[in-house]
Amino acid sequence: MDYKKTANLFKALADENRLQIMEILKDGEKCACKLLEALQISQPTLSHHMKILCDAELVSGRKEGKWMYYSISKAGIKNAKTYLKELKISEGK
Amino acid sequence: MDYKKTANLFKALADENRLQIMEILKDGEKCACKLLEALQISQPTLSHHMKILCDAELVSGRKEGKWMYYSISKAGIKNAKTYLKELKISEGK
DNA sequence: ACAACATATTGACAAATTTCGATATATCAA
DNA sequence: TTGATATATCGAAATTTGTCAATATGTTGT
Repeated sequence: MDYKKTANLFKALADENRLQIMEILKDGEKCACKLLEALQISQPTLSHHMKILCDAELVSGRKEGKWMYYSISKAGIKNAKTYLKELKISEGK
Repeated sequence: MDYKKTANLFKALADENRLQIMEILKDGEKCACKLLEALQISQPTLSHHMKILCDAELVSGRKEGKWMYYSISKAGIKNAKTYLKELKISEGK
C-alpha cells in the first residue's frame, strides 16, 4: 500500500471548500466560473483547489475555448472506496 | 451535509503515520505500546494521532490498567463510505 | 508511601497548507 | 493587432498541522 498516495487522496477531501466543490459537481459538469460564483474564495484559490482535486483523480477537467469544465471522476472515488473496504473486511478479528 | 465534520473525518485519514496505524489495527486490537514500537515517532506524537483517529470515530480506545488498547471503529469508516457512495450515485448526470 | 511504568497534556518550533494580490498565459472578438 | 475575458502560476502572509522535550496524570507493585 502506498501511504503517500493514499494520504494525498484523503487530503484532497479534507478541506471544506473542496467538499463544497464536490457537492456542486455532484449535479454534473460545471464551468470553473460557476464554481467561483458559488464559493467565497478568489479565482487563484479556486484554481489551486481544482488542481488538488484533479491530481487526486477525484475530478477531471476539460478545456473548451477559454473555459474549463470540471466533473467528478470515478478513479479517485474508487480508490478511496477500495481503501475503506479493505479496512472493513479485516475489522473485528 | 456538515462540511466541517466531513473534512475532519478525511483529515484524520490524510496522514501517513495515521494510515500506518490503521493498517496495523486491521490486524486487530493493539496496545498503544505496540503501535509505538512499530512507528518511528515519539510517544506524545502517537498519543496526538490516536486522539485524532478517535475523535473521527475511526478508532476506539479501551483503557485496561495502565495500558490503552485501540481498535478500528465502524462508525467513522461507515461515515466515509456513505459520503463516497453519495458522490457516486449522482455522478454522470 | 514510593518508585517504576504507560499514557496524556503542554508549550514551542518547523513544515505544510490555505489564501490572496499581482502577473502570466491563452482564447475570442472587434 | 488590440482589448476583454477565463484560467493558471508566482510569491508572500496567515493559519493549521505534525513533531518533540518536558511535565503531568494515573496505575501497579513493593
